[in-house]
Amino acid sequence: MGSAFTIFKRHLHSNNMRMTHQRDHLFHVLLKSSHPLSIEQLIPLVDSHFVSVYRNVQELRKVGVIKQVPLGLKYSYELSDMFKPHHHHISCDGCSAVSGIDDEEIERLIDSAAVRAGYRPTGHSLEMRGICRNCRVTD
Amino acid sequence: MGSAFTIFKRHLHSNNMRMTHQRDHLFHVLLKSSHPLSIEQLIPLVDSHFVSVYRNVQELRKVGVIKQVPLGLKYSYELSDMFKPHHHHISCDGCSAVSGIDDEEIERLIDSAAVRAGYRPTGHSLEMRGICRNCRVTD
DNA sequence: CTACTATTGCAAAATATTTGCAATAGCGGT
DNA sequence: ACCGCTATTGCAAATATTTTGCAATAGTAG
Repeated sequence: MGSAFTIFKRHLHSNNMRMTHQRDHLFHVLLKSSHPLSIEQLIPLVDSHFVSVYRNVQELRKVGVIKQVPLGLKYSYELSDMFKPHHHHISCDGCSAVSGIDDEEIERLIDSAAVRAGYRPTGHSLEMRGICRNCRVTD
Repeated sequence: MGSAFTIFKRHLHSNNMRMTHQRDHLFHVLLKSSHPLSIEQLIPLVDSHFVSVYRNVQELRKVGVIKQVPLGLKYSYELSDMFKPHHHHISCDGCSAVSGIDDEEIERLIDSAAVRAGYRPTGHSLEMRGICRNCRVTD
């Protein structure tokens, strides 16, 4: 049936792309990660040449498997909504810990604001920053 | 009184930074621009060495004059809320035109989501994508 | 006008990303 | 299981982007 990995394979196939060891690995690293990873973080984690990491992130982005999100100072990458439910992140200014945020109402409101501006919404990215509980006490 | 430029000068002064021709120019380019600009776009617009553009964007960011926003594939820069009212952008997938979005309720909701997640909110960035009216008809 | 020092431009270093290409390895068809 | 086709890989090298060291310059306070 439709496990994330099966969907991934189907997706590659229908785009005339091959399932290589390297892509398999990249996919699973992203699948297991609780937060988006930058290219820099990805390179040592994924067992393939750094050039292939660049290339695969690009290719998989083109076919909608991977999505780019602005996290902190760097862009990072995570699996698209096809594999992980749509959500956003908040990162702590103190310790840079990242948590996921999932709020339906925000989604609705963002889309309706787009419509009011005269656009048919196709997507958005939202990054939040704050001070987490721990850093608040410690400060 | 408090024109944007006056505030800027005061801000530099209180941070022991000098008002140079280059910073003046950078500030005005950003002030006049209707949308955020990437370093790459800024370099030919601002009349100073590209190294100084990098340095000044950095420095002014540190003291809160300039803010980094994720626009499309690249990070771009605009004046902070101190100079331009807080707002977000939507860019068209077709023609990449950019419009400003200003919606109080979204702001409130984003902050309250942060609080619910256990953070004291310090900021956020929201980028939206869509198809504008023109591109819809033309398609 | 002077003295102090932040800032600039330049050259060069350090990083990050992309490209060309021969070797390899998926994958479909037998 | 093997064969042939070609997408993908690793490597080397090209490009592009960003940072750093430093001497010269130019703001600014007095």
